[in-house]
Amino acid sequence: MTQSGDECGRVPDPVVERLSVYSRVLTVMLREGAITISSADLSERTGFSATQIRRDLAFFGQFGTPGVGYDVWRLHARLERILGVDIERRVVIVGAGNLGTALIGYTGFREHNFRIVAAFDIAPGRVGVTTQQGVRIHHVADLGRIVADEKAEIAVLAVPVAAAQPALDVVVKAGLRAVLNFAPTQLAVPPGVRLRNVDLSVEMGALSFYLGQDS
Amino acid sequence: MTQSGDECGRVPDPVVERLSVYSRVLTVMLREGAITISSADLSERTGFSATQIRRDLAFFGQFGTPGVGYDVWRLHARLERILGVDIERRVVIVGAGNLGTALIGYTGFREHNFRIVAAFDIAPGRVGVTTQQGVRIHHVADLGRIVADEKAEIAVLAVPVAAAQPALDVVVKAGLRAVLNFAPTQLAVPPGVRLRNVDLSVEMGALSFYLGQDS
DNA sequence: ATGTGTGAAGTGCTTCACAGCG
DNA sequence: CGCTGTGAAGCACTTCACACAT
Repeated sequence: MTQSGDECGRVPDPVVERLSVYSRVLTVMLREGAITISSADLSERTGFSATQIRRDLAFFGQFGTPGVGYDVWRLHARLERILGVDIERRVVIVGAGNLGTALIGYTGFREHNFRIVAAFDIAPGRVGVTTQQGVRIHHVADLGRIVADEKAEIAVLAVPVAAAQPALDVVVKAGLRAVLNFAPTQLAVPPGVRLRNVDLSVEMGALSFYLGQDS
Repeated sequence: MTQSGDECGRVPDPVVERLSVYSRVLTVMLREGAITISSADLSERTGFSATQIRRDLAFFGQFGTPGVGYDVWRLHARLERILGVDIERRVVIVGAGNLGTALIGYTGFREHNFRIVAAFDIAPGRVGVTTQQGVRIHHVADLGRIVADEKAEIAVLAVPVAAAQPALDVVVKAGLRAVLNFAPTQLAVPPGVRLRNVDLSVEMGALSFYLGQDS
């Protein structure tokens, strides 16, 4: 059942991830002054096959011109709309240790229209601090109230393994439906909550594995 | 063609990633004093199906006992061997900014037998510094020599987007065959070099997308 | 009885091949 | 002619179902 223009059936995870890449490449091309781009050009810039790119875009209707390609500005705008990054997304960081503070300082968030509105920790030495970037570190006990006040939508978990599940429970109870977890551990989420994991230990393990393969 | 016990045909990427998770769970179970574990138990602890777990392990021969399960110690040792994390892997960090220093301070590396032997940057204020953890920050110009001296095997790229491809070229020229890239950009690698990407911008984009879906 | 290992079936993403439009 | 959009085929990973080992 094709809707007004935003959603068309269930979109495979790999497709969503590639859309993000397309969007990023188009941002660069816009700056370069490109007017149109073919799937073959996009293929060269992303490493994904031209067929795959056309197929991915076809999930959301057809906006290419046969014989010409895609209008860069229009396609970019459309992708940002689909990904929901045309509006500012408000993010909270849970855990203000090594990684948490690095994330707060990461300029890439702003560039992609994500705004860190607050951070949380439980260590007395960290709570109450305001970072260089102007992000206030609150106690996790205040998370529910602040998430509501700040209208945050996404939580990033940068806490130790042992604190990850409790932290997730807190952000879910606060009503957040999208969570990015950096703790290398399996977490249980209630249905309706989207959890994505960035697992450094898995990444390193995989690289280590391949070292032993082709040698 | 089953070899002496390490490799059996091409192993799918998803399998390798799950092996890492199994290994981590088994480490915990060892500490808890568990002797044997069934695929059903592992399933509960990892969220992967019992069938999938058995199938994954079957890639490397059979080491379960019908009616009993797997010997925790033996399976753990076997997985660490397969992943190549039974021996210490030496790692260099390229880029000692926000993220790079957070990675240097990340204790999880040591726990999984990865040792950060050096870091690299080009900013005069950073080069020459030795971090709290005892990691020396060198100039990228010295990367080739130090990688050889330190017998490093894995590079982690924590540099800005614009510096990522040059940085990759440098580490490849230095002979490194496994690279973990944090810069949100597509990189070109010569064949034989394993590149894995941790792309925060893709992760956030995907979460943002799902926010717009189920609401 | 209980739990592994695996052929066979199923599922879902990717690639091919080409009709059709500009 | 060039490039999109897509049915059909291909491929790869996952799940089913069950023989077999203890």
